[in-house]
Amino acid sequence: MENINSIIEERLNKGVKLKEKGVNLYPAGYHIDLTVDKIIQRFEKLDKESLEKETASFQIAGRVMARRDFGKASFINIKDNKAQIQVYLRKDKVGEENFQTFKLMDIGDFIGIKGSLFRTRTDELTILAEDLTLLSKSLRPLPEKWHGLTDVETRYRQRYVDLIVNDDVKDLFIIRSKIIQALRTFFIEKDFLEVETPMMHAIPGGATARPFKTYHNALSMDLYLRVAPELYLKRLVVGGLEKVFEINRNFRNEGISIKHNPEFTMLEFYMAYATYEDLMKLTEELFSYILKHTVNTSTITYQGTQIDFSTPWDRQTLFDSIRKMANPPEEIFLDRDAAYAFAKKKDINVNENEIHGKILTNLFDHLVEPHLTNPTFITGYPTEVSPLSRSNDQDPAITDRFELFIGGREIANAFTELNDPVDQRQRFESQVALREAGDKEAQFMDTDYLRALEYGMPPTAGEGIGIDRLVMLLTNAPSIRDVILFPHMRPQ
RNA sequence: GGGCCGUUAGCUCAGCAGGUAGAGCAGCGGACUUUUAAUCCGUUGGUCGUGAGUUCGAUUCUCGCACGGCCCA
Repeated sequence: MENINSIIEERLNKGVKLKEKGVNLYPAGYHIDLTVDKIIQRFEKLDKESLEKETASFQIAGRVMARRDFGKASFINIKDNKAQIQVYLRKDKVGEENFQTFKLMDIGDFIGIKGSLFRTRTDELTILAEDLTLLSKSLRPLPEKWHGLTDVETRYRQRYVDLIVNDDVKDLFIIRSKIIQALRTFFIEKDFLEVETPMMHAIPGGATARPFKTYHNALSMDLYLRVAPELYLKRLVVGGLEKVFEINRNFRNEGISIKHNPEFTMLEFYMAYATYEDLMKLTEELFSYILKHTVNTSTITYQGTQIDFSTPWDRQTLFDSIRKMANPPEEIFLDRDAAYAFAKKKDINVNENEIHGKILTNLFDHLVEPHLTNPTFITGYPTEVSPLSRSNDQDPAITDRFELFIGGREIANAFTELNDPVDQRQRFESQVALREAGDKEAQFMDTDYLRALEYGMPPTAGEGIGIDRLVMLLTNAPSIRDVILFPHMRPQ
């Protein structure tokens, strides 16, 4: 601590000296004629001679990233939003006053430069400064210039420093933004309406997950941060908004891991008159669209594994996928105790009083999911683990539902919505019974949602896509923390 | 929640079979008007994550705790 203070002290002293010279350390604004990337774009192709004819001077601004001082001259690298360029400062060109000011500046400071372009002996496109302005004094040293910042803890806690020095991090978040933009455009072009539904719920619903609890003082009531927007989006479908989507945060009060952050971004969309089978096609189309508008390829490599997005994607029922990977006795699909015994045999940890459907999905999670590398739709989820899905007409024990797996991870969950209010009430009742039996993830009875269904919801299909995991895939990020700007951390 | 690993200068890292620490970059002073990891000379900077134990003596060994990473639940 002593040392960082001495560095800050040194810089504060320079600030005092600058002020004595009449320099404002934090002036308001600066007129920029061109951004660095525009300069490079426009002048990169010009050689030494053509550049010499370009006498126009302009103003640029950015952060000083490096400096190489000579007695009466200096080279600095300036970085702005998108690019970096070298600036050559000569005492005889900028004048005595400016050069003194410059001498009191540090790496990390923001600077405005007025100058014109030339090429150095080594042919590097460089700005010859005529004038300079201190735009913001930096008091803390940046990480070292060639190893940069690698400590993951500091990178997550001080993302601003990470972004300053690690260009690949900035690039990743630019891709993230493009992915979300592409999703939005895709749905808007298909005539979906983007909506915002409550983040604070009196009754948390729409997913089997534990919620965060908060308290509203004026109303003297508990509120929960939403675990999913599902029940509100479907209320909108009841209201006649037949195609809606929302891209926003969900909050789940669960463990933190390489694939879980307490708050994460989810896309949910609902489409009246569609079925889950329609959504499989739509999902393939959606991914093609995103790939085309971001990474522009149909095959990606994620953590060393090739993933081929070529359509149509593989479709398997949950039961068939377990049959294929684990070759279990057939009774496990019919008999809860047989499934439990099989799970034990396979060393899979299941609660003693776990319901049949949950045991089967546990089996799937361990035996099948990690192997689903290329995009795969898994269908036929048991009704008892799908409290909001329409049950299948041929086999009411399963639902009209799929989950999408890519790279061994769940990416999307979709189903034909349960719009029968009588059936939905019974499903809620089963959930409440599970909750009373100790299942903290079981869902709550939501009578207003039932009331909405009682007014009539058209046949509808809906889907949720985990945006963070999608971004991980497309940016080859090993951890969800790499794709969230400010991931959750314990206080230091 | 469990297991393994890590935490040393602003950053990236050495080191210590136990005798209170080094390098490079950054910083500071000096030389230097086409460098780009500029160069050359000199130099400052550390409660070695934290608390306890063992010891004449702990950054080093032991245990607890905190934070982080990976794996498992």
